[in-house]
Amino acid sequence: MARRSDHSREELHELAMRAAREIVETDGYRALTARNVADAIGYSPGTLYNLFANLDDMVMRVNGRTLDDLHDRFAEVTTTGDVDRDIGTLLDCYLGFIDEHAGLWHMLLNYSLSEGYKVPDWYDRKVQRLLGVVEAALAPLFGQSGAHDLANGTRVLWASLHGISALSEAGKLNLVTGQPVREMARSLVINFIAGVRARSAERQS
Amino acid sequence: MARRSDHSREELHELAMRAAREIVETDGYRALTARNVADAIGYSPGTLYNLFANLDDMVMRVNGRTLDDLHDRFAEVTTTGDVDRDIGTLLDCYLGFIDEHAGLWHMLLNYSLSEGYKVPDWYDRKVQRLLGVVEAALAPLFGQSGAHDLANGTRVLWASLHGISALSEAGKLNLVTGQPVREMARSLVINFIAGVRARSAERQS
DNA sequence: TATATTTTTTGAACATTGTTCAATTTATTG
DNA sequence: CAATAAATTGAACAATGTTCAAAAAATATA
Repeated sequence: MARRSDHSREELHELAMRAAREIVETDGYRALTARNVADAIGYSPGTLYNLFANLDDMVMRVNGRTLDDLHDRFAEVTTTGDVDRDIGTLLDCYLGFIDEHAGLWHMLLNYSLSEGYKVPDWYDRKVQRLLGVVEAALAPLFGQSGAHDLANGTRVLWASLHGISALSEAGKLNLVTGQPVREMARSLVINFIAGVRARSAERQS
Repeated sequence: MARRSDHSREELHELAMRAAREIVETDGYRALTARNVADAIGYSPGTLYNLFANLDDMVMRVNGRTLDDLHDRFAEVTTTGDVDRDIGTLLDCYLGFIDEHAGLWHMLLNYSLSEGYKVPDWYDRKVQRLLGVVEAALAPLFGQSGAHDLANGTRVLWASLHGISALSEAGKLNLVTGQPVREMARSLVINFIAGVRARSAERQS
């Protein structure tokens, strides 16, 4: 019916975001419905459409915050310049994070947006920011190659990691060996890095 | 109202499968609804539930056939024992397939099943069969290591590839460099293999 | 052949979705 | 204090997956 002044627009937004994350973490992203969030914050479904363009938007806001959180964790690690060491630390960070926030990460990887939805710029920027950290750690590896090779290599590694963590969660592809994700991720990273190094050395001689 | 004998159960099943694939290829897997398929084959929605347990089941049947199709393509390549060559051929095969059947592959990677759904054994077996081909091509690389290393390595590479093709389609993670999927996939495979080889040689000396 | 039984097929129904919007109520402004 | 602006609602809509009693046709049985 009516207008309330329990919360400002920002407060409401924050309230909804928190409720959404809570729902995703405890019941998975399928439970993230307009009515569920509305109930959780004590408002009506219609109110949510004052805060978000639509559910896709809401999901992307939540995903954006997830990216920020991971970036915060990344920001805590101090790099040494030793690629293997630094990437190892980042990897632990990454794996720890997706373990701790399985639901949120699962949504980030698997939620599929509606047909027409275009990924907004601010989201892209968050991804870039995250990739920047990985890029910095990988930089020594691509020392003499161009910045282009570094950027490409980083993205290949990043996407591959996502493949491993995505498939492991879904169980859609039976990986059978029962090898835990951590092992697979490590194997990927170690071998990929070794490969880049070896091919670089080969080209040198 | 009534019983018809236009088609046998098998024919109907096949009809529905074909219609489903058609829909997915032309309009994407969001368009794969019970009513859409029913309309396409000239039956009512309820009839579909005589052929499939539910929509998840139907999706998995379609995905299973997609796996079979890819396997058929894989079966056409003749392996030479040269890992780089063989894997290169398989990769071309893979990339060509997912390019040609983007919609079906997209569904296989991204459709997310309902909460309670358990991936059936016959589906797992299809995945195993596919992985077997890749494993055979990778085998020389892991010559002296155990079969376990081979199996693990294969699955790491497979999952990573999925990451690349999944992320590229979604556009959810801006890969920015504009590097096409083919290049990224090649880069992954080449470097991963080089890495395994290098680390193996290192261990030798 | 006539009757009974089994098997298909339907389409209306239900619960849930996302989303919209006129109406209403409160806050703010003049 | 009146007028305007803003926000909140909840009923409504269309579309979803899914179920199931009824109906009809095929098949089996007498």
